[in-house]
Amino acid sequence: MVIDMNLSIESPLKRPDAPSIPQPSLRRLPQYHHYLVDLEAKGIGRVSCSTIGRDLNLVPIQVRKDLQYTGIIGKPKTGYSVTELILTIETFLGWNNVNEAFLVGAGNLGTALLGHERFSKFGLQIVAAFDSDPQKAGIWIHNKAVLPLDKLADLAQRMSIHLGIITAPAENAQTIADEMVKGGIQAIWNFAPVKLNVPAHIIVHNEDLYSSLASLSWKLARRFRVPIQEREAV
Amino acid sequence: MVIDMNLSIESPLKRPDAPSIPQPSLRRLPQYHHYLVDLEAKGIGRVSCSTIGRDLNLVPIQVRKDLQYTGIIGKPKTGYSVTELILTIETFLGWNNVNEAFLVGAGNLGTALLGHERFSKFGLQIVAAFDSDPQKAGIWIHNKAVLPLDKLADLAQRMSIHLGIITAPAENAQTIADEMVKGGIQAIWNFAPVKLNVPAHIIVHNEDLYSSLASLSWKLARRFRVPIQEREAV
DNA sequence: GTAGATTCAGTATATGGTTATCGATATGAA
DNA sequence: TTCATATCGATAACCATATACTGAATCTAC
Repeated sequence: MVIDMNLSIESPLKRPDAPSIPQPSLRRLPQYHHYLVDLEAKGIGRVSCSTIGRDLNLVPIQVRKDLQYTGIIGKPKTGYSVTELILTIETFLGWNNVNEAFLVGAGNLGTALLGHERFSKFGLQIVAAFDSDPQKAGIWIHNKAVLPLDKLADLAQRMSIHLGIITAPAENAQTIADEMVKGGIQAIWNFAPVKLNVPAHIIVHNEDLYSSLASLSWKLARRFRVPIQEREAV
Repeated sequence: MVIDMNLSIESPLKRPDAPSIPQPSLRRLPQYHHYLVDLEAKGIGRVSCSTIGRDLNLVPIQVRKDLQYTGIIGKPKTGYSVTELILTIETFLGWNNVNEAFLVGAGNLGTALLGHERFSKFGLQIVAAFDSDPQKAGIWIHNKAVLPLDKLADLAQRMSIHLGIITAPAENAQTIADEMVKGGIQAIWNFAPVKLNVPAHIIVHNEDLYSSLASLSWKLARRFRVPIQEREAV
């Protein structure tokens, strides 16, 4: 029943598994995590929502609400144990278990992701890259082999890979997604700016830079269009 | 008064200019745009919300609502003119006017963005890159010069650059943001996973891959943790 | 030319997420 | 030991967005 749940682009028709945590809260958790790791490094043992809120520019209530979703239990007056909280968030997000992934599209963006070692801290391990361009097959990028696309399905199946990352151009994205599904991949992190057509049980997460750019450029355009401070419905 | 409005991470304290369009709608517009350009290429002249909805997996009502924000006027029974709609969206998003931008952090991700020619179609023109590593200063990436960071503020001012892109590691992000502000940059597209501290009038847009990854890995973890179909509050 | 179907526009309702309130509990100081 | 204060946890109010509804406009077919 779980399907694409891209926060902003999702069709409301097919409501996915009512998540037990709001998407925005979910997306704030890594921010807390990052902050808490810093705290721990500084040797700080306990922290309260108010402190977190002050440092991260969030209202304490929201912080508390977000953390509650993870199941952490705090103590009045003292807050939460930093170490325990970090662990709770990691467990909640599944960062403790490694997710092995295949990446398809060894272009600029794909290369960037392949070289991003930090992902391993968050349970993401890209084990191989693929490309439909035969020219690219055989080369190595950041110590990962680039294989021809037609090997994907078979390999995914044999290696029990559950996660696929698409960093290919929009035109190829659907074909790639089909291959991934054929290989038994359960979740797709899609950087191509298209809506993928996949069976309902596949989790699709769209990472659309153009969405963000749209939002940003609208604000910027507006800034120069209307006098500061003015705001009225179009 | 407009400030960071990152859809999901924003502090609720400082409510930005009540946008005359909901963020989610704003983020869906590029999707429509992409679709419409395809249609136009196929020679299709008019399109209705129902058709768009069917093709993009959205309910027609939502499509209509989103398009209304752009100010487009449709005709009952026939829908909208494709060409006019494309133009309306582009104008609304400010994609007609070029936004010149500076990018800081010539690492993997920075290189990827520098090489992404498509941005120019959406009004984004990255004119130069910067890096705090002196080793990188002087090299060229995808036909763009990489300059030392300390040149940024002055250049931004003299060239009237309004947009800055941060693709540097989290540790350096704040310093870079400070430089950008000093140079008169109005909006920052921040790919570093930290909350930037900038004056209220600066537009900050956070593009946090870890947020997305969190969301994705939570769903995946959940998939294997709870039997399919089960869904209950934590 | 008229009837019927389709779609747009504007208004109303429902849902989900955020913010505020309240009581309970632990800590630290008197 | 007792009191004041900070903080948690739960519930409730509120707000933004998504969805539904109604009426008017336009096209097509007869």
